[in-house]
Amino acid sequence: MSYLPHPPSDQIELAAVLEALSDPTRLGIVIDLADRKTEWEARCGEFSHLGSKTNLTYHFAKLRAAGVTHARAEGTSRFISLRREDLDARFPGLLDTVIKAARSAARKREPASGRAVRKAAR
Amino acid sequence: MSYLPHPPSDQIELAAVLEALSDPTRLGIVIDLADRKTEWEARCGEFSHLGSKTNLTYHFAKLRAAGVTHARAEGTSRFISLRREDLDARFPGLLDTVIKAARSAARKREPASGRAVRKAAR
DNA sequence: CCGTAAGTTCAAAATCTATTGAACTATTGA
DNA sequence: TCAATAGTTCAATAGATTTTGAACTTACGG
Repeated sequence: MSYLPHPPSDQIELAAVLEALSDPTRLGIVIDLADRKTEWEARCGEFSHLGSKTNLTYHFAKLRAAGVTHARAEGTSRFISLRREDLDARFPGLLDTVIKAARSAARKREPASGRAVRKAAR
Repeated sequence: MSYLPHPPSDQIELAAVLEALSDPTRLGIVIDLADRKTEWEARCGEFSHLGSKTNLTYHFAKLRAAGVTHARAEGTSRFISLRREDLDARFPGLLDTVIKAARSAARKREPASGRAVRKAAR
């Protein structure tokens, strides 16, 4: 798999996006990214509760290759963000409905105050 | 895989739905179902352009197991329909945005008059 | 320069998914 | 009853995805 390139927004494929979002680890990454309100970038290391470093590299690459996330290198870190505008231009509403669906699903699984509980679990 | 049972609507899992929708054959089935305006059921046999009988049985089972479709037996036929209300209750807007996205993707691939061309290709 | 921290790469293994063909069941119509 | 139709089941295969560990690169601080 080639690692750093991002697909241009008009070449993002629906099936690839859905496949990227259909894995629990990657869905976890995406809703964690979506949960950040003001600043929207995250260091890869902040997702260590979702898997090993090696494995996360793999999942980040899939999300990036599918056009779901953007990655930027700075020093020895990578900063990840959702490609909201690009996705919304190509498939209007899709990312938002998936994020909302994922949040409501998470709420049902963990009835006691989603965000706080997720933080504590790290 | 267990074949006829359908999950109750409150047990439909997001990851399973997205995974079901992330395969081109199954996405094809879903948009074909969505393209029917008045009557909403289809015989399995109407999808033979999308794969072999055996293979379609497999894909129909996946869609059904994920909660995306409903299957009803009548004689030797099965009638398939989308579980629109159930999906919409659980994940509002999701099915519609995916269908719209799939249609716009199909339109870009086949620029000459989507529906007519699809019919002719059978 | 040295050590550490953040991620990547590669190859192997483990696990899933999709596809096929042959044999099967169940229903229908003649 | 017979043959045909519609779809299922099963086992085998091919192929793709996920996961892991060890070795690696690159940047940063002291």
